[in-house]
Amino acid sequence: MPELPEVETVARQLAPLIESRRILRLEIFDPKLALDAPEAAHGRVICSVRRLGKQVLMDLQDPCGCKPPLWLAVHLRMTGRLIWSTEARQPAPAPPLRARLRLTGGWVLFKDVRRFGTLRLLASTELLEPGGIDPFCGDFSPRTLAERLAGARQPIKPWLLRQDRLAGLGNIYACEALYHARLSPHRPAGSLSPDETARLHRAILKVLSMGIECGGTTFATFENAHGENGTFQRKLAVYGRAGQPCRRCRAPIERTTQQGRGTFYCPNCQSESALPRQSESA
DNA sequence: ATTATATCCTGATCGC
DNA sequence: TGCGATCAGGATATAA
Repeated sequence: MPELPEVETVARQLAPLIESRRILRLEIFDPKLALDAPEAAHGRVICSVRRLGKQVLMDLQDPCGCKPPLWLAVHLRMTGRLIWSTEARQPAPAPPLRARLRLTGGWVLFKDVRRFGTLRLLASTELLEPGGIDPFCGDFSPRTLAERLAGARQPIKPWLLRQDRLAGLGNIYACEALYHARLSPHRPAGSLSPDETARLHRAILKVLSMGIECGGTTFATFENAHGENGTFQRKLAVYGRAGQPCRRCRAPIERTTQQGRGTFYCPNCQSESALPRQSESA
């Protein structure tokens, strides 16, 4: 399930592979993608590939410089993958292939089994982030985190999933961040002390950085631009480890449900009220 | 205003 | 062995 580190991994891999290549054709096979005019991308050059929030963003420039700006924004959602291929003969399009970008010297395949992903051509990137701070691109500090948390009565775990507050965390990294910050997922978001807010800020950057270093988490279906898996799943402290011993205190990890999403946590290390007793360790 | 729930979608897994 | 029910979750629309 691509979250910020998975999307960052894909963008970093794609960038050197496709930057400066020209788009010969953008083929849409799944009508659910509903692009108005995919041919607007034809002839343009991909001059940059980067991540914004959980989306992959490509800057498509007109080589003549006379056409207006155009961006290709891909959101992988649950099962989306962007795969680089140089196979001379591409197979006939069939699910899960939803779209294909034919470039000079290769193809970018958009595969997406569950078809939740989106692919859009945009004249501007302004509307991509609905107000959420990107932990690496935006003004993310203990102070700005505290400002956003203020007044929220929602439990902190579902709060972390809100992309209009913080862009990039999904279910896995939200659970992991709360574990490393030693905070109960049930705590009201607005109830965190300055020290707890600072711990959470630090933990968010830590788990996301670790995820990027590992090339993402492959829990179910994530694959990078080469069709390979990430390795962060080996370092998960709580996610998917219900019943297994906490790596810090050996208490069994618990699983509960918040807003229909699984939440994994250590009931001892992340107790509702207790002050943290042990030092943080990997 | 904030927060909760239903929805989208398909493959993997579960229980009988 | 097979088959229907359930689960998984990012984001949006809708409800409360």
